[in-house]
Amino acid sequence: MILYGVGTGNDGGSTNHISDGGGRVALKKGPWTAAEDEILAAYVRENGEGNWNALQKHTCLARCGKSCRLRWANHLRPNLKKGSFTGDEERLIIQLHAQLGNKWARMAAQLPGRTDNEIKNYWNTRLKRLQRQGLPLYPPDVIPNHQLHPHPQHQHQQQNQHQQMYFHPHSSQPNTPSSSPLPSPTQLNANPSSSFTFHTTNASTANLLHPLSPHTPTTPQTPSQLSSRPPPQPLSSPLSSPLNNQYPTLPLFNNNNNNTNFTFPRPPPLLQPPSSLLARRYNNSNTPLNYTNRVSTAPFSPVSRDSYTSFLTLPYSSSAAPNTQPITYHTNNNYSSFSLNPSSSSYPTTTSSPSFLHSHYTPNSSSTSFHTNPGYSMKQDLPSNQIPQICAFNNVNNFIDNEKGLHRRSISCSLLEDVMEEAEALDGGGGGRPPKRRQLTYSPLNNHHNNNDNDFFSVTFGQYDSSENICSLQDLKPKEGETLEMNTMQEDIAKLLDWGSDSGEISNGQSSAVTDENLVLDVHQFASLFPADSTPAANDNNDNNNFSWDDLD
DNA sequence: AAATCCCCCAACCGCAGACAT
DNA sequence: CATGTCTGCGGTTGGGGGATT
Repeated sequence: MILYGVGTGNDGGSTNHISDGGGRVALKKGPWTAAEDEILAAYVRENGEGNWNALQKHTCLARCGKSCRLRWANHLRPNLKKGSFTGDEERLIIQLHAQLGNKWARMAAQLPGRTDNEIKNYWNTRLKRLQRQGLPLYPPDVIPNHQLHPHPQHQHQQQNQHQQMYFHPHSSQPNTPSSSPLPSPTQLNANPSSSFTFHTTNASTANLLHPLSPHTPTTPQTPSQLSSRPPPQPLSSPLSSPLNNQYPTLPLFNNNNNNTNFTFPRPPPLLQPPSSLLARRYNNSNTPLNYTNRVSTAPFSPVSRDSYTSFLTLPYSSSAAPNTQPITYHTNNNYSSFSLNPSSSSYPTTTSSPSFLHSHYTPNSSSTSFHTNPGYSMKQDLPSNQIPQICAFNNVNNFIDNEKGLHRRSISCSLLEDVMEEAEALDGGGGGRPPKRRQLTYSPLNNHHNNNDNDFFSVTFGQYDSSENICSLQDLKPKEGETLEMNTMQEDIAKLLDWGSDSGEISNGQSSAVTDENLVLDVHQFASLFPADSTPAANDNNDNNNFSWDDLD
């Protein structure tokens, strides 16, 4: 028990020392006892709420009025709900927070039986969890008011209250939309669901060094618009496991026609990852790729393995039937990024590179990471009025379900290990603590449909909720207006890189370690992660249409 | 099994605004 | 207008307890 004597503390309008007929009463702090609760409850029953300071005078309760009010409001008042928030409540909180921001009391008014403090704690806990996992705070169908109607003064206030987001000085530089095929940071801020789709006409004959062509900038789009769009053509999945067809294939490529669409996700803004990840992620050593530096990006770069998470976990959607549609990632981000992560441990680097890569490549990285707004930095703590991030979960239900996480137990290849790691983080996101261990198994497989010698990676799930976790591919509905259609795969990538160059990004003047050749290698590495689907369903129409990334170079 | 780590949450503090006197 | 009270909010703290070492 802590007793505070005269003059200790200042309770805002009230004090910790209350005059009691000429004397002063030491006010107790700390946890309330049952006896205190009973005194408080009895007083309120008799006198009603309010006038909390008078309570101390009229009872033997040595608590300040503020403490009494808090105790009553948060624990003693009738009709209080106890226990965890229900799914509906969670959804409502997310939606309310999107509308109201950190107006806990107003949010509590919409949640009968719940207190503002409870909601605040829930949100802060959720915030930390999502921050730790690098997940966005809002599902795509929740567009916060302050994003729909940005208020400069409000934003300024938030900045002053240490609520700034990831803005980097560079990001304020104006972009010329016409000069860039992809949205500028400003555009992205107003674009809650941007994605860009590669449109390849003939992947096998594509040339990475194909001259760049103009692209259609992505257009702003609301989640409701997203959800109202018709699903695209089903595509086969190179991520499906030949061994286990029970899991949905990744409809990433369709080789049945010459219009192979696949959409690179624009991953959600990455919050500051846990230090354990930072140490690995930002490992600047030039040692061969291994688990500790497998995905290496520039410090503060929003591009990281999390990109893959957002990108690659989607195909494992439980509800996604095979051959549904291309992955389209709709996000609301302050940046766009595109990453190619090699799974190989040997990766040549040179000092000559296209200028458009300079500002987007991490020289010390063994991977190739490109992002359109490298100037964005990550903030340690997410601001309380978080600028919303919208990820591939197109509605709150999927979003929350995804927060609950999937259970995955084995996977192969380094990139997928990254995916797994993030997935494991998701695994622990829903109430439980994130598991700290994971088990990976490597299952090299022979793809008789594939000409190359790439091993298949088998993805198996020890515990897999096939009913509702993570958004389905059907939920990821692309929109023509927001996709970038390109002629070739290589062109797509090159153009994507070029976009970053045109988007007002700053080159640090360092020589990039990426060359066209390396880019090809990157794509090659990337391709190795997406072997052509050998499942019968994927080859029904054209058995020879397996997409081979090896054909790219 | 014990020590340690880490997460969650009740409770608190400080401040500001609204309102009543 | 000054003062006191109440309320709301952001931020923080510290203990409990589960997970991990």
